Amino acid sequence: MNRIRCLVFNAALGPLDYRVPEGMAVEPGSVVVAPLGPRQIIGVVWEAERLPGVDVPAAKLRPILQVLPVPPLPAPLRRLIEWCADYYLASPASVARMALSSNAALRGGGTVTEYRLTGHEPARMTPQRLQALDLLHDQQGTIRELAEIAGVSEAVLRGMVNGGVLEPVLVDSDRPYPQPNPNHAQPDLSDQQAEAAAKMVAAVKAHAFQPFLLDGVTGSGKTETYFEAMAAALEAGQQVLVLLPEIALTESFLKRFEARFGVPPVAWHSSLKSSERRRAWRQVALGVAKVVVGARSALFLPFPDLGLIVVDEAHEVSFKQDDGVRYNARDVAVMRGHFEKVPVILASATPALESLQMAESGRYERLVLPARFGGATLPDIRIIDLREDEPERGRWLSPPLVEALKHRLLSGEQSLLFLNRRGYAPLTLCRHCGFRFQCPNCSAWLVEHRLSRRLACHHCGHEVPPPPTCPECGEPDCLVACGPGVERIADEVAEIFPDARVALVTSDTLTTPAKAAEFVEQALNKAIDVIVGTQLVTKGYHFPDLTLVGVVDADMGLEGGDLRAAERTYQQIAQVAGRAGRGEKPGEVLIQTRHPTAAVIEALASGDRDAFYAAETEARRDAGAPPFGRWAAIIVSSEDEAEARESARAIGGTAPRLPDVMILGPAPAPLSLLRGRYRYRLLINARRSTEVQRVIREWLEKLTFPPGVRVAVDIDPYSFV
DNA sequence: ATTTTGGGCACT
DNA sequence: GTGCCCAAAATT
Repeated sequence: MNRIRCLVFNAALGPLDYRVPEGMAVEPGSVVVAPLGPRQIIGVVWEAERLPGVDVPAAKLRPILQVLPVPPLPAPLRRLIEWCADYYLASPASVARMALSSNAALRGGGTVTEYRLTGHEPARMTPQRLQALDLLHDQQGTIRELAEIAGVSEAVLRGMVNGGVLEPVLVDSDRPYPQPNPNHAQPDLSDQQAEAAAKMVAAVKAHAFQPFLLDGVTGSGKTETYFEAMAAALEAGQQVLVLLPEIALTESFLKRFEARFGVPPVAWHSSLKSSERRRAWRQVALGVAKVVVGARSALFLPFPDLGLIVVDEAHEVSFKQDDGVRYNARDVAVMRGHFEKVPVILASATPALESLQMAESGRYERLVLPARFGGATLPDIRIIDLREDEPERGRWLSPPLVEALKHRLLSGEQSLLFLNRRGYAPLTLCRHCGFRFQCPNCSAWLVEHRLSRRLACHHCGHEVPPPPTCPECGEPDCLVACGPGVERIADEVAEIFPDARVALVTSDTLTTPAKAAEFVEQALNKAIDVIVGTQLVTKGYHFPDLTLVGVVDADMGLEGGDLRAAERTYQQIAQVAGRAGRGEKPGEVLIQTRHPTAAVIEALASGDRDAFYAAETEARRDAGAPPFGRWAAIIVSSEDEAEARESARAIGGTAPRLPDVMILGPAPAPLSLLRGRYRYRLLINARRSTEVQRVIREWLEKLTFPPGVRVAVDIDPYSFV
């Protein structure tokens, strides 16, 4: 009987069985179109014995309609999908969907029609057309994409196509990428780099699962070192996946890659246009795209012949996905390496404690790069106690930091001020009645953005222009900004040093690769004296004349009682400190804090990384936190507050009583209102050996919830805030 | 998620 | 009987 089981891409449905018509060839991994009621649905053929299904009589089976012209998902990827579904308590279909994230790619090759400006003026000018002409310079994309960029309707653009203002361009979605050449440029490695590279190269040649922790300070040349392992995979004709946090996926990384391998890598990230996405997906699936550099979603691309996985900046918290399937790309990358039987390199200057622990227990091989490459020395780190060196009222830069900035301006060197907070001020209130601006959809203050003249919620995107009068008491001109954001720090620098050239670097100002490139060029040409930025500036930039880094508020990350707060603060500050003194001149780092005796701050000041990790390890052990114990969260949400609360209580009421498993809550989740949904949370803490997933699965499957209530499980949660 | 089905009810 | 609304069931 030619019966097959399919994962169908519908959130509410389990695997379904179908019949294969005569003459149609399907195998596990085939991507098919199947009938579902009156509709058609995309699915993936799966090994029936690996998926629980309901026995349906053969007479009821309907035939598969079509096999889509893409290679079947490879077996190792199918095993990874099963593992993720099991580990993160998600449906296999929802995980599989991440592997087919480009729907258009499934329909086979062919062309996409994109449009670009011809340079002709429209016969009749309208405000919308003017706006489109203004914003679409050097842009090319589908009508839908261009409408998004220009902020006009698709109808406006269609009118411009008819008027000859926009012209169609046919883009072939199957044109192959140029092949990287492993011998394009010979690397110049130090002995330590060469030694580490040799071990990774040997592992690539062995084509066996082997995790590495490539541990080296910023500037020690980790990238050049793992490039050698990549070259080895390319020599063998295999593919390579490099995962980077989205913010580190910069032009500068692509340039370094191109300098070593002759051509740019294939990039995979959320803002790819549909034609680019389609081309990348298909070329990966066909084995033609050799090196993919991507954000976490690249992890599920259908490589047929993977030889190596690299996770750079592997400690980054942004590898943890916090909606949909809540997976940790760093951990899933290791599992993919396991199923693909290839080495996995986790590279970081400040590894996550979990990764260090794996290295210490011998499950990962640790490779250490101690020295700064090219003779540059580590910066000198000084702590400024804000309780002694207090900034002036309404200011955030302390006298010693201002003094240090002044020296750099006089000597023509550059400075970087780091504050991980976008906008002008995190809170706006009325000085007359005390009213505070809050998001209507989230339990969060609205952040003032002075550049865009908006009050914005950073969680849901809600925005309003600042009103002239207080919405509560009606008093005019009574609104005051509380606390600093980077915009405010930039203003402060401009007030103190009116002649300084200040650059503001946040995701609000570097909105396009072109703007990022312009910033880098200006900084390198010394057209900038002071850079004020969020964590966007902590990654990947290399400015030889940058000799001062000021951390405006080292305590910010420590508030909130997050499990990883200390570790994250350490990583962030160590990372930004690494921006100082990367050239000939030594660097200096000034850290402003009100808690100079906190373990993190002392470790940063003394440069004693091991002492910090040792203290943090003990704290985690005491808290039963990873890697010694396990945490999981159950998040119940609904647009109806009472319904969310009652459902959470119902879950709490049936909590299993088990030794070594502690269940906390339910309690309102830290963001108790998020995007219009009320949230309650239960926390589960268990010993390392406990099968938390099985406990939670058996616990929740007995319960049913009203429609509109969503129950999400977060295994190994990152966000405790 | 989306579509179909079926029961209850008012109205003809 | 018919139309309409809503909840429940089915989708292979």
